Amino acid sequence: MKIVTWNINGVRARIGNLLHWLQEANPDIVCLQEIKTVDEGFPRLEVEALGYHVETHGQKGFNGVAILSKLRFDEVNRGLPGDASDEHARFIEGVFSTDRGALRVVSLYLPNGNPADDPVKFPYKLAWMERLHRWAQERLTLEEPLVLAGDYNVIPEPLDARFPENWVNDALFQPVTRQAFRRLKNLGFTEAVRATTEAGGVYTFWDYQAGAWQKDNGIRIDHLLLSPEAADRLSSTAIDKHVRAWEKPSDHVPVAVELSLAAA
DNA sequence: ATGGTTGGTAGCCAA
Repeated sequence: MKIVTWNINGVRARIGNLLHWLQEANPDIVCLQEIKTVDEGFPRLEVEALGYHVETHGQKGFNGVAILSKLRFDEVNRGLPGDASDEHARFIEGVFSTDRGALRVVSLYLPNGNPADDPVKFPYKLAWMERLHRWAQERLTLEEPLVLAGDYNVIPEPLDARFPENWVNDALFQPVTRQAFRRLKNLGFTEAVRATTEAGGVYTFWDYQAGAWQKDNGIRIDHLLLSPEAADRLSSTAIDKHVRAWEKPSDHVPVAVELSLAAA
């Protein structure tokens, strides 16, 4: 079972890349972020034609997440609980049947939070992380395979940036941001790429600006957190870096895990 | 220190 997360930065602008990549990578479940469209604007027919079920949590103009799956959805939940006034579309959960029972997969787009001294944006990021922490704590009691995949907008450690000194004033690398991510992990999750890759120099995002891609000035901010029951089945991870060199690329690339699970 | 680019939208905002 191949599960992939990809911040696609506008699914309508990226539909050609998405279809090409789906055929090349042949994933079972895809978590997309920043689809930047309402549900009705998602290019659903083209994706369904490749054999995928599509569930979205869209929003006009920005944010928006989706899950594409070859497996039928048994259940779909939209929105992160804990703040009824939060209208950002950043969270969708799908439940699937496998040979090991239920599999839960979340596509999440954690708030960016910049600028880090903003009185609204940064506290919103930290509050969202606290809500995610509470939600994850509750889900872990189910003792099921669970994959929390998405754009976390968190650089976990200095080795996750080519030039960490450039990020010390950024919301993605604040000590309190990194601590919140660590606390989430410490509930019992395995961060899949870090668990399978000791080395630094592994990135998932390169800014469009200032030739960041050409200089390999990247950061690793797209992560998959695995519950113990999912981590038990982890066989490999991969980052589809070559997609960043395509025409009209997203600034993020797909990040994949292979789990020893089969559709039921 | 600043500026650099892209998507969505029709202003600039978000990143």
